[in-house]
Parts: sequence; C-alpha cells; structure tokens
Amino acid sequence: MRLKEIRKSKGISQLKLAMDLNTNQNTISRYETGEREPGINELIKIADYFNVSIDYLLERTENPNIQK
Amino acid sequence: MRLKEIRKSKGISQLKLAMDLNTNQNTISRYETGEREPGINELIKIADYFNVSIDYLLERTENPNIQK
DNA sequence: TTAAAATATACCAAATTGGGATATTTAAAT
DNA sequence: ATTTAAATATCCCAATTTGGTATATTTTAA
Repeated sequence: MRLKEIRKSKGISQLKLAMDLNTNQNTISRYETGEREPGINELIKIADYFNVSIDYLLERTENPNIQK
Repeated sequence: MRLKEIRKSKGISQLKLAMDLNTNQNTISRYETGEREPGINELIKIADYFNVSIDYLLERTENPNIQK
C-alpha cells in the first residue's frame, strides 16, 4: 500500500483521514504498517478520497490517475 | 466485480479458474455472486491472471489494461 | 526538556472467510 | 423429451481476520 506516502504528500494526519473516512486512527495506522488489510469498500473509499487508482494505491502502476 | 464477465469472455469455468488460483470453485462462485469478497492478495491474483487492472476488475474504469 | 500531536500496539468480541459436502441449475447427448 | 454430465450456487462450521477502545510509544514543536 502506498497509503502513507500519498497521505503525507497531502499533509494530513492519520486522525484526519480516519475521521473523513468514518473510521479510527488505529485502523489507518494498521493499513500503513501492513498489519491489517482494508476490504474492497475501504480500498475504494481511500482511492476516491485521494483521487488515485486502486492499482496505484496498491503499487501496481506508476501512474496515480484512473484511466477513462 | 466484473469477474464473471471477464471469466466467461475467456471461456473458462469456475473450476478451472479456481484450480489455477489454488482455491475452490465455491470461492469463485461467491466472488461472482457477491456473497463474499476477496482480500487484496486474491484480488491481485485474479487481476494478474486475466491481465486486467484491479480498477477494471472492480468496475471503476472502462479500460481493462494497467497503465504503465 | 516538556507538552502536545501523531503514530503504533494490546486485547478482545464480532464479523468474515474459505473449505468440504451437497444441492441446484444449465448444457449436451441420445 | 429424458437422461447424464458439467457448471454453478448454497449450507454448515472452524478458523482467521477485522475494527474498536484503551493505552503505549514515538515524533514534533515550543
């Protein structure tokens, strides 16, 4: 997951992200450390929040944007 | 999930796909009916197997290929 | 060098998962 | 049309995984 990198590039804290996504700070932390995995719905929420493709979020491509 | 559509377009059965992915036919069935969700690893396996992006697999884009 | 903000970890109940077995549906052959 | 086989869906259940609360640790800034 490229989550930490993306989040930091936007300059927001785990807590703010968590609140915006209706979840907890520790949940975000776990995603970032890789201790837990988000389900598909959470994955989509995160990708939409940052406006990046899921493939980018999961480090499967270099290009952040979603193709039309 | 666009799994059923993709799988059928390749003309393979749930059973063959399941065996190729080291899982069970019923697991594939559940993904296709939406009764269960694959985790990230399974998602990646499926996308790689069919050579499509995860965003396409999850119906977030019209374009099947992964961008470089 | 403290105080506050940010991030990580422990514990736990609840939800979710995959597998084996089986039922149901669909397709093919006769 | 009927039978048979192939394909797909569902039941039950043990085991894994999840998110939340609370707390600890680390980082930042004053």
